[in-house]
Amino acid sequence: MTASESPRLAVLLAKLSKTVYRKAEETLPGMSVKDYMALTNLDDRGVPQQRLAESLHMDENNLVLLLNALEAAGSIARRRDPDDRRRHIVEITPRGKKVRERAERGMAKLEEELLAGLSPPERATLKQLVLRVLQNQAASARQPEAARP
Amino acid sequence: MTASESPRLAVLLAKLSKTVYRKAEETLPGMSVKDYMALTNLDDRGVPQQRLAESLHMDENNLVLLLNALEAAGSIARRRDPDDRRRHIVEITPRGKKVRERAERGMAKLEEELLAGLSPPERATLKQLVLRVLQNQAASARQPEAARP
DNA sequence: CTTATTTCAGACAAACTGAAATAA
DNA sequence: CTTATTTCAGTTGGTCTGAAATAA
Repeated sequence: MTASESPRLAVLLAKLSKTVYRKAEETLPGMSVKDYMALTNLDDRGVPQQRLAESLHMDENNLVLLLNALEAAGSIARRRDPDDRRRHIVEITPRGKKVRERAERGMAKLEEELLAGLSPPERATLKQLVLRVLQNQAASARQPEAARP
Repeated sequence: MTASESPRLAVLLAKLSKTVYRKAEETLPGMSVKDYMALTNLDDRGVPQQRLAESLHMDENNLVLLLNALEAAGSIARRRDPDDRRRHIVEITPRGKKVRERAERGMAKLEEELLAGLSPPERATLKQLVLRVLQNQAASARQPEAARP
């Protein structure tokens, strides 16, 4: 290490996230990380396309192209929302579920490699803490700023 | 949440890293996150350019352009290594240090916001665990695979 | 008529590929 | 002559802007 101070969490996260992303691209069978993320955010009931964009922290315009590819591959289907026919409901197909299951096995293996140096309780702690930070961020985004008197 | 299983750490990290990156881009005064990362990996003694690329997990070719911009802005300087004149030694200038200090204050504020929901010991634990995962990854990258009998 | 949602086309910036220049 | 390091030009894949289409 060259800097004398302890590195910022943001720097650590950036580096870790980059290596994880690359390993995931190598590991996943015939799909991108974004494909995988999209599939893991879908269920049988279907999700409005805009809501999917939010939960993926992704631009709606980009999501269109991603979904086009997934639909062409037969992993998802889009149908109109009967209650508001402007909306598209995105749902995962049986074929998409199989694709997702295979991806899930690859990602489990990757996670195992990644956390090889941590004990089971340490792994649980890490996940919990990351999850809490994310939830706090989501909460403060919904409720942007405390009013100042 | 739509999926029934607990989300993969890779997914959590991807989301967290993205939000942190965006917030950092907004927060940093007149510089990119990559600029900041580069400056935090430099010291007075200077660092060989290739070593800098490694520690940033960045392509050497891309680093050239990043350093060109930082050099034009007067934040870094490149000089030949006397021992091996193929190498460039990258060092931070006094001006670069001031830029880095301002950035450091912005990043400290961001980290404070990010970790607002965690107690001081929890923050320390999170940092430690992330750091250990990174170090394990670096170690296993240096020593790629156990030979199989 | 205005607004919401999805879709696409064009623009823009970021990363990778390949090759040239310099030095060992 | 081959290899290492840095540099740049060209290409490619990813993200953003703006506008059109459909429905409320």
